[in-house]
Amino acid sequence: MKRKSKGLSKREQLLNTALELFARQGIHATGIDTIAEQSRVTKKTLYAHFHSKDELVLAVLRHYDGLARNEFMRHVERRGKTPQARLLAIFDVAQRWFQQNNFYGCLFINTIGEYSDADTPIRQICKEYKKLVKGYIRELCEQAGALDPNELAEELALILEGATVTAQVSQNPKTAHIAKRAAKALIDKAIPQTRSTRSAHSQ
Amino acid sequence: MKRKSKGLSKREQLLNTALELFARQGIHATGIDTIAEQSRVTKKTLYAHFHSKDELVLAVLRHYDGLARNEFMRHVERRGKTPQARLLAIFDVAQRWFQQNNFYGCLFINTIGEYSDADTPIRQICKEYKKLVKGYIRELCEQAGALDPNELAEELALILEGATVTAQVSQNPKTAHIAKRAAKALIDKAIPQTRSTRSAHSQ
DNA sequence: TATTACATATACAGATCTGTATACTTTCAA
DNA sequence: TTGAAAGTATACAGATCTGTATATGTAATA
Repeated sequence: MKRKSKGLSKREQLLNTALELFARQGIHATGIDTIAEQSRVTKKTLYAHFHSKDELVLAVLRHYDGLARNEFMRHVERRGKTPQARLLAIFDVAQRWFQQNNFYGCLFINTIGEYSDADTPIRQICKEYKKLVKGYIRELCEQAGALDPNELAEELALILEGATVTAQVSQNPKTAHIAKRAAKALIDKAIPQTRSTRSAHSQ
Repeated sequence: MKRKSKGLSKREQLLNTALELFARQGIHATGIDTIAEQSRVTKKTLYAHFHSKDELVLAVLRHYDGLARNEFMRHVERRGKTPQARLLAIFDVAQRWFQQNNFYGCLFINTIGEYSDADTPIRQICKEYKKLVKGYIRELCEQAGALDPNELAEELALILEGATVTAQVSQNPKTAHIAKRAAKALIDKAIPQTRSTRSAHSQ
């Protein structure tokens, strides 16, 4: 056992601190010293775990990738019981996210804004994350019986993205509401209606 | 006359260079020295025009704000002749933007990712820009006869945002196509149909 | 108990960053 | 032609950044 108090290894402490700081301040604006101090760890230890800042950045992104996707899907699945309900629940989950006081937009989006080089692995992780989220949405669309699941998933993923960015800029969580409204319209249009949804689809 | 070759004042040269570098690399990653060198201007001259980096950043954002909004509206109005056509033309204009080789996403979004402080003037400029764009879209929605112009404008602005971010991440301009498709569905739903649009709105 | 792995404290090298200072040159208008 | 405005070239101050080095302390294991 090499755990200390709070049950967090040095490595996890560093990842959490770095995640918090990167998300709030951006990556270039966050120094290694600050991360080490705030993690109550020396720079030596930090560099023992991560050989460079770039490596730390990559580790943080991968760490957050798992964390975020997992939690996102978990909440969606708890909040909606049918696939179609889950597609809408996405935006309720988003709203709760936007309301958190440590919401600074999507880390991956913000990171890509700082790294425009097309072939940096940092970009690829961000790209991959978005792809996986869209894949999850597409699964839900398939299960919900959408005529063209991929098309609907593309649209919904795009709306989620727009809601996130708009919430970040406006600092107004009601953005999620707008997104949900738009999503509902598109879902109703894309899924052959049984009695499941109560939308104003005359006839 | 204090113009030099190419008809650009030192100030304009600096603003253009800084804009290009900020957009490509991000703000924190771009040094004053680089901006000065690339503008073929000494640091002394730079600081004679802008008293600090923050001031330069603000000037660049304001400069780009005018430039971008103006060009955006100009293209939309040239490409679409009726208000409703213009609402769709937004996404054609966006597509052309995404295809440019110096497209690095929305400068304002990227900038907000680097400045999370709620009350920094930098944030306010970004926020204001988005508000003005949405205002323009709302005007078009009103002219197009939308039942609830504000609601439709919120949705379309959100979709545009989502398309921009998604194009930035995926580096695939077809995102604009997805956005246009979603927008069309929402527009058709929000505007009482005359014979103007040829959508598959059975009866 | 001795070893090994991991951590600390602290200092430093070398680069880069923002911003200023000094001294010289060009431009143009009164 | 003279004088002010604006620009150049260059150096530097002081802070901060990434990354390394040295020497010491601690905790569990063999």
